This record gives sequence, C-alpha cells and structure tokens, in this order.
Amino acid sequence: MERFYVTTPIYYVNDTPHIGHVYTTVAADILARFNRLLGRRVFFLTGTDEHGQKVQKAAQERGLSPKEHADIMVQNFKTLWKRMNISNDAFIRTTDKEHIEVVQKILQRLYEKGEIVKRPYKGWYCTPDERFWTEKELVDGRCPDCGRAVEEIEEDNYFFLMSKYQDALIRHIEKNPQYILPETRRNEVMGFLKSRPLGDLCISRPKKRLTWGITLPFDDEYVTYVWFDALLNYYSATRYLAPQDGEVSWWPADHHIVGKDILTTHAVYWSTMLMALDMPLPKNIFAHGWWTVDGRKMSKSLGNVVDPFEVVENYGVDSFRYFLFREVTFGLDGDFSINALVNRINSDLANDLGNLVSRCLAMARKYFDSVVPEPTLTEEEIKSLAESIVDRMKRHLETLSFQKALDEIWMLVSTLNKYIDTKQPWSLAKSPEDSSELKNIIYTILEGIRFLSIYIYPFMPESALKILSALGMEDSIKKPVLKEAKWGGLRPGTKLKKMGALFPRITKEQKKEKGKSTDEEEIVSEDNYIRIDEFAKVDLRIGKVLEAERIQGSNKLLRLIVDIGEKRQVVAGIGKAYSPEELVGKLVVVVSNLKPAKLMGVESQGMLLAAGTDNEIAIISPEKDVPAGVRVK
RNA sequence: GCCGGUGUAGCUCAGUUGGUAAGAGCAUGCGGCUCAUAUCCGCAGAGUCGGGGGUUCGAAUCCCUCCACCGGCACCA
Repeated sequence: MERFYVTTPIYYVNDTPHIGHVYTTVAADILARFNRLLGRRVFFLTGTDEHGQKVQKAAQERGLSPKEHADIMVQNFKTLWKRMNISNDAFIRTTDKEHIEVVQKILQRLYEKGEIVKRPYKGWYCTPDERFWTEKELVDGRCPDCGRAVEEIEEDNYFFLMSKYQDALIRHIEKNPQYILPETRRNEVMGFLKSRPLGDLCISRPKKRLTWGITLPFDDEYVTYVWFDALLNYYSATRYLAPQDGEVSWWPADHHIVGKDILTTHAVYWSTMLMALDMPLPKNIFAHGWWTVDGRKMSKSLGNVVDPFEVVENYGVDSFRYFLFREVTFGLDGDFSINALVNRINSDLANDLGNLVSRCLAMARKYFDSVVPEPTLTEEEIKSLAESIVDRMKRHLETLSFQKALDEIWMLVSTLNKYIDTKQPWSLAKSPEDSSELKNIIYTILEGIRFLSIYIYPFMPESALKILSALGMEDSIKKPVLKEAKWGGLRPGTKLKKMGALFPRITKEQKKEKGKSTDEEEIVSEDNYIRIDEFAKVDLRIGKVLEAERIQGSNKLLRLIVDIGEKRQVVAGIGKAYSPEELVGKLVVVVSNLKPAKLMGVESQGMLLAAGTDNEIAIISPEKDVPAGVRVK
C-alpha cells in the first residue's frame, strides 16, 4: 500500500501555543486526512522538543524537575490539537526513552564513522545567561542579551563535520526542485549555501553548563545540542511510534512542514546529517510564512498574539481552519484579523456553502418528505465536475497549494448554486406532472453536496461529518472514499436527517460580543501612543561633529567623534549620503543614552538622528546655533 | 552592499513556453428569483498590467534601466 509520512516541527514545550503552531499543524492534518481518503497508509507526526536550557531554567524556577515541568507544559499542545481536530497518529516527545536511544545510537554511529570529531572551541561565555556568543555577536564586548560581562572560554567540544557535505547538498537541491518549497525559499537556501563555505556544527554542550539533554554515548561529560536531538525525531519516531509492519520503513518523510524561521536548520543541518548517515533525504521540506495580526507583527508587548483557543471558542474550529488556508497562499505571509475572518465565514461558508446545504435539504423535505428521490437520468456536467475535482486537489496538495485546492472545491459550490437557480425546482414543484425532473434535480444537488462534504473533509472535518450525517452517510468517510469517487453514491430512498445551520452568519453585533476584538481603532488608541515619561527616557543632546572618517570595508558606516558635552564616538550609517568632510563642524542631534553597540568592530556610543531612506538621508540639525551638549526636548 | 522576490480593477490576488487573458474573489451599483442562513443568480465598473527605453509582425509575459516595497545573508540605530 502506498505510504504517506508528514511531520510538523516538534514545538518547544515551553512555548505558549499560538496561531503559528496551529497553522503548521492543521496544514499537516489536511494532508494526512486527504491522503487517508485516497487510501494511502498515513503516518502523521507532531510532538514537542523538551530539552535545553530554557526548559531546565523554567523548571528550576517552579521547583520542578525538567521532566515534571515538561509533563505539565506538553498538555498545552495536546489539548490544543484535540480542540483543533488534529488527527496526528503519534505525538513524539524528545524525552521519550526510545527517542533518546535512537539519538544515542545515531551519535555513536556518526562518531565511529568519523563524522563527529572533538575540537577545541573558543568563545565568549555569559555565565548568568549560561550561553556562548561569538566574537561578532558581542556588543561592546558584553553579552548582547543582558549586557553583562562575558569571559573568553576555550574548551573541547564535539563537531559534526557538516562542511564536507556542502557541495553534495547543493547538487541535491539542484537535482530535486521540489526538495525545498516554495521556490523563493529554495533560492534563499541556495544563496546561503553558495555564498560562503559551510562551517561545522558544534553538537555538544558540557554538562557543567547544561545537564538537561541527551548524554553523548561516547563521552558522558557532554549532552547533545538540542537541534541535533530535535531533528532526529523525524526519524526516531518511525522506529517506535509509526505502525510497524513488515520490513518497509516509514523513512523518508514525504513532507516536513516548517515555518520559514527554521528552514535553514532543516534544509542544511538535517539534510547533511542524513547524508552523513547515508540515509535518504525527505522528499520535501516546505517553509510556510508568518501571520501578522491586523497588519502588525505578532508580539507579546503589543498584546496582539492570537490565542487559538479563543478564536475557536468564538468562531468555530472549522471556520478557523478554513480561513487559514483559503485566505492566504501557503508559503506567503498573511494577515489575520477578525474582520477578514468574519468576511470569509459569512461569504464563503455561510452564504455559499452553508446556505446551499440548507436550501437543498429544505427542498428535499418539502417536496419529498426528506427521502432521497430516485433519479431517472444523470446530469453529466455536474457529475463530471464533481468527479474530476479529486485529481486537481491531488495535484495541488502535492505542492501544498491549499488555496488552489479550496478554489476547486468552491467551483462545485458555485456550480450547484447556479444549477438550482437555472432549474428552479420550486416552479416544478407546483406542477405535479414534472415530478421526474424534480427528482433528478433534487438528487443531483444532494449528490453534489455529498461530494462537497467529502472534499471539504480534510479542511473541515466536523462540518463534513455534519453534512454526511444529514445524508445518512457519515460512515462512508471512514473508508478511502476518494480512491474512487463515483457519482451515484447517495442511495435513493435514504431518509435525510435534520440539521441546523452549518455556519451561521455573524452579524456586526455578534462580532462585538465575541470579546476581545482585534479591531483597528482600539489597538491604535492603546498601542500607538507613548506617555510623556516614556519619551523622557530618551536623552537627546545637541552634538558637534569634531571628526569623521569612513569605516574601512563598509559602504555606509562612518565613524564620528561628536562633542555632546563630552566626546563620544558614534557610528552612523549615512556614508552614502554624506562625505566625512562635509560633516565636520555640523551640529547634530544625538541619542546619548542608547546602549552602546559594536558595528564593524567599532563601538558606537550613541545614535545620530536622521530622516530618509537608504540613499536620501537628511541629518537632523538645530535651526539655530546652540551649544553642544544641551538637551533636546 | 550582495542575492532573491514583488509592484495587474477600491481591496486580496490569478495570469504556463510572448499572439482573442487584461481575469477571479471580495466590496460597490443595478436587475432577477424566492427553495434557502436578508441567502442565491445575472449584468456593470473600464485598471496607461510601477516609470522609461529596447527586442518583435505582436509583450503584463523576454532584455536594459530607474523607482517603491518585501525577504535572506552581510556591517542591519
């Protein structure tokens, strides 16, 4: 039997689930459900990543062991997936005993093959943060995260020799255009791979700093770097969570669905790891886009993080699932807003689909007492449209073009609505002699709706089941109905069941009642203003440029010495608009209390105010002569 | 800065290898129907296909250039 293996990333167990997690996971769910209907043997995997510093720290703060902490946190995801009707076949946790065994076995194998070697490693370590930084990452010689001092540490670590697979990976991507999708992401990865030599990957962390991880089998002083451990879940799950039947392996996966932020990790780290193991690469890695909310980046500080539980509570699982995949092309970024969601629900789901089902069942009830009539002929056009959709869906879903698949389905929705209008069954119902035509019409619509319900099932399983149940056929979805979707599956004589509105229209008033809205007005008033005391935190000073010179190797960075009552060295990115000579003697406005930063190795102890784009820049300068050092307010 | 991408009706976007493709959905206006969740169906708008130049018998679709925006990397306050 044909197999189909799809994965989501394993989510960091510390995270609070948001719309992004839902997006990836529902995408995988749609593929899984669709492929089951095609009669394929499906393994759909999701799970959690539970090792690493943050988990260890969070657990410590709560006075729990890391595992106890993870056991609690993992419920966030498990509950959400249940709520979202996710049909995952397994849920992997990187703390699973079996996973750990597989990871250790693989580490051992790579070590013995000489793919992992021990090397001295030099870096700057921030003790309070317990993490390493490279020279470049340092800000003013301090930890870029907390600003505290770092110490240079030299220690031995284990490296995976990733660099030697650089060329092989480039060739693989070139030969397999489907390997990384969408295309623009593949270009990025290629650009990344071709622009510079790939380094080796440090895959160990000494236990003196991090204990919450998988111990290296060949050196128990170290644990494994979390990514190395995490990526292997895709394989380890096939060894103990996938249905074990016969010799056939579930590996390689058909699709790894990931967010664009972790594409490099998958496209480069994971791919080369597999190469080193002489294992086949997955058939496809698909990086999808991000959701903004009301046009803004989602962030905790803005308070606009979309809580999936809330959306589902207010608008329903299926509406949410539908919106995510109809509104935006999978792979591009999209914008989530309650307005957009409600528009989709009302126009596509309530008006088009829901109303179609409703009017059709109503007619069947009125004209045939809710019994499926026996047709005397087949409407060939509708039949062939209905039957042909599965092929196009298949094609579109192979490249994860969910939107296009939905468009195909909605062709049938609109065709059926038109058909009803043209045939005007209500007129026929008035003249009893036309009863056979009336039967044909009603049967055609009902059967069309049966097809629709099957097609929408991967996207909206709950609604699909409601419709099928009204048609008395809810069991049919348990079989691979799309393997051979034939017109005429609906049996004449079947008693139709009553059904409420599939997708009730949402009125403006209801929308307001649905609690926390993401309506523009409120957010603007709440978040676009800062208080005067917040502004006062910015210490702006008039400064006089004393010296200016270009920073070697940089196109637009200038090093300035500015007098703001004291001499400051400021690095400014205005080298394209100003020459050093014309700057000397100029009065400028400097943010004097900006945290120092290092640019091109030169420390900048402030920032010049300037307006404009990259090429067209104007420095802000006081209109009259004022002494250097005075405060701007 | 380098690399990649985008710029098409009010909005969101489709537009294979250049030639009846200037399109869809939503929104708007008008008309029709009444089975239906004030739903459905039909018709309409005219957008110099970012600007300019070029190739061609012919370009939204190829080439050059400019502008704007986005993404990746890099030296991103």
